[in-house]
Amino acid sequence: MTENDHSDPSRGADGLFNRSLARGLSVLESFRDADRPLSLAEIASRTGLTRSAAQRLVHTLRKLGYLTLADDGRGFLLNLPILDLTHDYLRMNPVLRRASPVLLELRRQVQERVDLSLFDGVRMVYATRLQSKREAFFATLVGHSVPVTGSSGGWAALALLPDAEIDAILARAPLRALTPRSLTDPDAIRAQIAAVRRDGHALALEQVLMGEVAIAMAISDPQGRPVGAVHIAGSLAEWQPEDFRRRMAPPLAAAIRSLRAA
Amino acid sequence: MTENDHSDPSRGADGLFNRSLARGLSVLESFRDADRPLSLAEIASRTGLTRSAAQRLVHTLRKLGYLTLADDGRGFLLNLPILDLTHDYLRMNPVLRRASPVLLELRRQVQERVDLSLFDGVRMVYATRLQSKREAFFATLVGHSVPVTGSSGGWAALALLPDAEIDAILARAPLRALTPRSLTDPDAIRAQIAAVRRDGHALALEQVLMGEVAIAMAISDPQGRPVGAVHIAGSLAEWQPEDFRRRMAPPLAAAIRSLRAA
DNA sequence: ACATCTGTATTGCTATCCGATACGGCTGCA
DNA sequence: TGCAGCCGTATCGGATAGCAATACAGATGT
Repeated sequence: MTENDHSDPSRGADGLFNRSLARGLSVLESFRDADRPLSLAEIASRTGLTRSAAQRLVHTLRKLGYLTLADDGRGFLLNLPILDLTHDYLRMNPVLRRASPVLLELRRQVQERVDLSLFDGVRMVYATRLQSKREAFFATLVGHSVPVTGSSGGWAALALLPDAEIDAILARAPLRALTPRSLTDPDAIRAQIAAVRRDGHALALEQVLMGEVAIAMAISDPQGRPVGAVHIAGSLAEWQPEDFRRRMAPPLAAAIRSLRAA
Repeated sequence: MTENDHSDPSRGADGLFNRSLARGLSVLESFRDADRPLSLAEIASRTGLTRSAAQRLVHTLRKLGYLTLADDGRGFLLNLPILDLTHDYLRMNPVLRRASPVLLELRRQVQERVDLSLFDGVRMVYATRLQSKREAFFATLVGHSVPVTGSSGGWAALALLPDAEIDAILARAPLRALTPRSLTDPDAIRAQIAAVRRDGHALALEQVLMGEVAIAMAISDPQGRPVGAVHIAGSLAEWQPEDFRRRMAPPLAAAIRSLRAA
């Protein structure tokens, strides 16, 4: 019985894995998509933990500051120290570090909203956001994500991948439509990717937000794999799509070029 | 020996505390102020963990996506899932939720940079940031923090507290100067707080950044305790400080007023 | 070629985490 | 006005899961 038999699967499987830490983080993650403070019972149910485990983990996270009891004493909420991690992540992110001056200069040139998003496999996650009066509260927040399938940056990123990989992503991607015009049909998305390969950039109409036109180019790592995208977004009330493309594509391309040099 | 003696202090002291989780989070926190990827040895040294513990914790965090091996295979870096927590935190933050529409409207009115920061006890932590060409990369990031003692928002927040509490904060606050003009002398800071109480707002000159004038008012909870501040920042190249104050104070006050009503 | 870093892997011991169970307070339905 | 059900909180014996020492392979840079 001291042998490595099935009585200790976790040992053979992954003896380095720390279950308590994983469970604790799953508590933090359980706030995904929550729209109000979560009670212990809700946390337990969302994470699959027992109420006891949730209690102990929440207690610990509270002592460390990551969670707080909501104002009315019912339910818990993520708390400020999260933003310290945010800052450390953003600050050390190699893509952002390189891109930041380029982004500011691009913004100065085009006088429209310039964003950077990071590629995740199936999503584009915004790492820098300009506030915009046209958008809803959530959408203006750092960490907001949109499907690769329905954003200019996503198409630009996908275009760098081999077709087989694109197929795999399209197969498992959520294909959630953010607007009535968001593409969800794989063939339509493949057509956009073909357009990116032809034009060198992606142009998207009302994929993320009605009334918005966006142009994007991908950022890649030295191996040529996509790691993110730079977007410029404008209003259809002010721009004809092709005018927007003609005006924005050159400075965007210049920005991406100088990014590659850096 | 089964008694609750000193051999088990953690039981009597805090039997609910999960040490593994705390240690795991301390690994994430160890990236604070790091300026390059951290090796296992560095993480161990920063956290006070053994190399073994650091290894297991890093392994786990890596499996969960929170850490990643740096590009060159030397050292680890915080990774994208951090931004998911960021988004969940910002999205559910009651202060931000209430303030967001007000911020956008204020921004529309004043056409200058409008930020919101959250009060921490000793720091003001930026929860929304507008990119600004005048500022360095780090300073434009969400999660960036400045001392309460040297920012308009900090003075505005402190002004809501009883003097005894202010003294306590001044005693333990870092008093780090961000510019040559940043106040660090407790009495000078107390004078600014007095000015806030008189004027209803804080006006700061070059406290966070040279060439910048900022005006701020605090946001408080129903008990009247400060939870954050709304800032408007302008350039001294374009504004005389008193002109800035006269122009910005009324719309700022209106914004804060409508926040209290909400 | 050696000293010294990386990150990775194994193992016996036992401290630490586990989860069932119980409690007092508050809400809201009856 | 009471009871049912939720809230967050507290306790405790048992054994699982985390612990730290130790060893290893590869890269770096003397």
